[in-house]
Amino acid sequence: MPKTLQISQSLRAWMDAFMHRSMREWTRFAKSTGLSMPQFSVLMQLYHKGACGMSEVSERFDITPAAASQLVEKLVQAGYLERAEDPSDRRAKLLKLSPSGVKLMEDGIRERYRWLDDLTSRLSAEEQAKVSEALDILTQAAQSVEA
Amino acid sequence: MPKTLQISQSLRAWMDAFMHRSMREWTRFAKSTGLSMPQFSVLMQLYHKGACGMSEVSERFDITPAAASQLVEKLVQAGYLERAEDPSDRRAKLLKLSPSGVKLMEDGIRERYRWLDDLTSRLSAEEQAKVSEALDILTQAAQSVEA
DNA sequence: GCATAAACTTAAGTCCGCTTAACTAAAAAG
DNA sequence: CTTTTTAGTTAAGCGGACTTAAGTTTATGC
Repeated sequence: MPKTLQISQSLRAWMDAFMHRSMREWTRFAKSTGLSMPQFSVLMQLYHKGACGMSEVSERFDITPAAASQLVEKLVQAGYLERAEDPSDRRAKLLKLSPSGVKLMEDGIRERYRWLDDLTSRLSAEEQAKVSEALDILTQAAQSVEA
Repeated sequence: MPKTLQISQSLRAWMDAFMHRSMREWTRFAKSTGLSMPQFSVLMQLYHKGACGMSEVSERFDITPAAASQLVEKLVQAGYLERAEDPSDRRAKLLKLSPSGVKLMEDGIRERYRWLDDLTSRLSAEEQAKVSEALDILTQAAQSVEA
């Protein structure tokens, strides 16, 4: 089997196993919080990319400003988000996670990572070293693709 | 840095990069088809796990039989699904993808995999071998966790 | 064979996410 | 200073995804 085909298949096999599991966890947790998927995604994004304005939410999720405003409103009501006036531009708002929003995200991430730890615990020290090296190669390649 | 911590971090870094990208592609494609996420998920599941009955859909997605029935109805109307009577139990239905449903899924998968090929093309032959081996280790470990 | 259970459907009603359209307020441009 | 652009909100309305409740048809248990 040629190498480019082999790695392609390895990647796809891993991707299938991994995506399945990961998505299940993700939706399960989102559901358990009582939040909808779009609401959950907004929080997740705020967690990873930090505070931003309303228009950024609208752009990143490809929805109208009106939709973004309504989505955010619900998260503010639920206490997960703080919506403050941007001091440098009084038209704009600054959206950031409230403490309880941060906690929610961290709980979710912890749950999502739990089975990864399960995974690694089944590997020998030698396997762990190999895997770790390989994943770092991949992550770096992914970054260079993105750029 | 201890090894168990190192591999943990490598996994998480890769997972973050990968999930982000993968989810983006996934929702983008689903949107381009005009299907909602739940509709798309049902098709995807039928593609991977093969034909099944209504009750299996209901269980796998954790929705009521009524909801499953309505979801499926729309996909039948759209021509992506065939709903036939189960010969061995005339109460039950057999759900399977239509040819156009299969095509849709395969197009989606092809798009989703395109950037993976981009990724691998940036790796040297040596790196490809390492990565391939590591992913196979991981995939196998994932299967043993699942069992 | 008759009662019960199972597989699915239909109808009514709720909530959510989204859109368009009309609006307010502040900044930028001229 | 006035006009225009930008950021966001509000309201009305649509369609989707659920739910519960009620009904149909077929299989199963006794």
